[in-house]
Amino acid sequence: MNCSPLLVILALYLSNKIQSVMKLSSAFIPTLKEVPADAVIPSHILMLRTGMVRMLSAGIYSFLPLGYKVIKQISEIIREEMDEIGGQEFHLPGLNPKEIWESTNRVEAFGDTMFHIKNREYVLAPTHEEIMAFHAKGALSSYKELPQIWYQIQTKFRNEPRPRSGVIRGRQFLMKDAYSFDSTWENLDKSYELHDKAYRAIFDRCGIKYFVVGASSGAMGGSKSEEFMVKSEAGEDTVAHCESCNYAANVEVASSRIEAVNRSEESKSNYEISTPNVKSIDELCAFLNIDERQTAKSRVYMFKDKPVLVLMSGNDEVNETKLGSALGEGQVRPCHPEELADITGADAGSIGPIGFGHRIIADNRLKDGNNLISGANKNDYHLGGIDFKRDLPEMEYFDLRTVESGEGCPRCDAKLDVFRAIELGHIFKLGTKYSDALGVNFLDENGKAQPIIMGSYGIGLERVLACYMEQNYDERGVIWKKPLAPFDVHLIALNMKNETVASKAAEMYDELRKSGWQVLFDDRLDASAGFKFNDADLLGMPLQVVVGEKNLKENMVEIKIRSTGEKIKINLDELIPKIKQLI
RNA sequence: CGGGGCGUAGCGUAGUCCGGUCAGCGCGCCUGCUUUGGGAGCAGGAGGUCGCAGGUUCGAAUCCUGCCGCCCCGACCA
Repeated sequence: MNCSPLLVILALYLSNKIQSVMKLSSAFIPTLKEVPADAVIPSHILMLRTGMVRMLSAGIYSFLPLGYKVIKQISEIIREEMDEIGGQEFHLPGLNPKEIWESTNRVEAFGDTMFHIKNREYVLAPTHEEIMAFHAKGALSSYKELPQIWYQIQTKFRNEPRPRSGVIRGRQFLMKDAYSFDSTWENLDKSYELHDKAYRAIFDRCGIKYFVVGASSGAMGGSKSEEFMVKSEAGEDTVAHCESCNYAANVEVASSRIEAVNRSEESKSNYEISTPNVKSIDELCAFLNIDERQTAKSRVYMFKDKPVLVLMSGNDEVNETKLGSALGEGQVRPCHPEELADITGADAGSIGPIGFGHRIIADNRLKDGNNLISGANKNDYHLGGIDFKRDLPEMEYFDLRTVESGEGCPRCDAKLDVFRAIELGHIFKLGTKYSDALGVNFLDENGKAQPIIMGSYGIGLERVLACYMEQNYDERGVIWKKPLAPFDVHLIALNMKNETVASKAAEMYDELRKSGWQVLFDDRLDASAGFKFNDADLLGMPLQVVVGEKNLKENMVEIKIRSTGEKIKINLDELIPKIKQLI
């Protein structure tokens, strides 16, 4: 290039005016060297350190330019995949008349989770089923107009009692929510399948490793639903997952293959054992030198104001969700320690089934077990030789235990892994709950009015971002990959006070941009080389192009691949083709 | 809402038990000179109602009371 320095300066000046956001000398990307005290999980720490977000209040975050850039990219991917399945984008109000929420009884259902406006009868929308149904009412009047898929990407408001994990659980958050409207249940299945496909495409494109869990749809009110989950310590759900066959379930409902307790040929008769100060199953096993499978642990619960004894094998954990469904309608709670003595005559640690005097149920694992040891309902004593078949013939058995890592998958020969996970997206078949409540009807082929059958499909945008970051970082910072990377190339001019470096880097900046890449240019005058390197690693763009004095003398620059740390020294002329090859 | 922790300059913190040169340190920021391949050096400088409000005291970051805010665990969770 045959440019005079003056022209270069002019070009620099002009491009600075137009593209200032992409130059670190003028961009607002406030990186932090130190870890803010309030951040605990990697994604939160990195979002703060890279200047992507700042907290305004608990669970309320502002997106700064760099963070918002990624959010926009995630939105765009979602938009493309939603449009691909025939979705049509809306933009709905966050401020809603309370009345419409009362008509579906959800002001009460949401309770304190819903934000209420003080000086007008408005609420802040925590989701938009009602509003979408409101717009569908009367507007979708014929089966010929169905199906429809309507979606939006909008801020939702929920008064979370405890916001946590940075952006993962906030009081205000971005959500893509979609609603399908169908004339038949078969067509709802199709709309649901379309969303399932779209969701997989979205998360695949974002480069997130996820799995799918069948779930209950809770307060949303519906039938079939699936959750798209990401394994993470920061997750709020605990799930069991099988790598081999992809079985996945919330531990609240998950089951596993385990060995049942053995039934021996010979059943001993009951005998009392003195067990001073032996409380736990571990202590009992150590004291008697036996295996935990020979023991039956007792847990006493209150169900409809009556005690229920729950027997588990060894240290197996009672799963209170399973217990609840086994017992049926009604509140279940563990008994308070003070209640135990009244009910059983003994304290926790010495309670057992023989002589309990109230309802007793047991986990399937204990079915027909004999020669078992349990509490004697007398402090410091246990009872041996318990035969469930002989001594407790009326006892009912249920699946009551919580699965644990390493147990057999219920669907294949592999083993289950149990871990925490973040819910990224949720799809479910709503049915006619909202169309019934709001009177959203269409006329079928026979001219008969029918409620529209709805589906509801959500994705948490911040969670997509957080999950990506949880999965892609190292001790130096974020590791971005396309298509979420805010920039493709981080161009580093090591010494901007050196004229050659400054002008060459500026030329490269223009050339790279002309070639269609998003370039972040570190053109800071005073920052030292090390400072720039560290910032670049922290910000984590896929490729770093390092322009230094020494290499430039040989007409060379260095490319560093962020994910591997590999450095490639190449001739200036090969820069563009090399980057094309690497991205 | 229960349990625990915290609140001192933009960020990270010392000091609080034992009231009195304790308002200090590191990073960042500003000015100048030097420096530029892995978070530069020297010199000078700006910046704090010690979360807020009461109270005790001659005197409060420090002790007492109330409130607010933030984090973690739990409960809750669409």
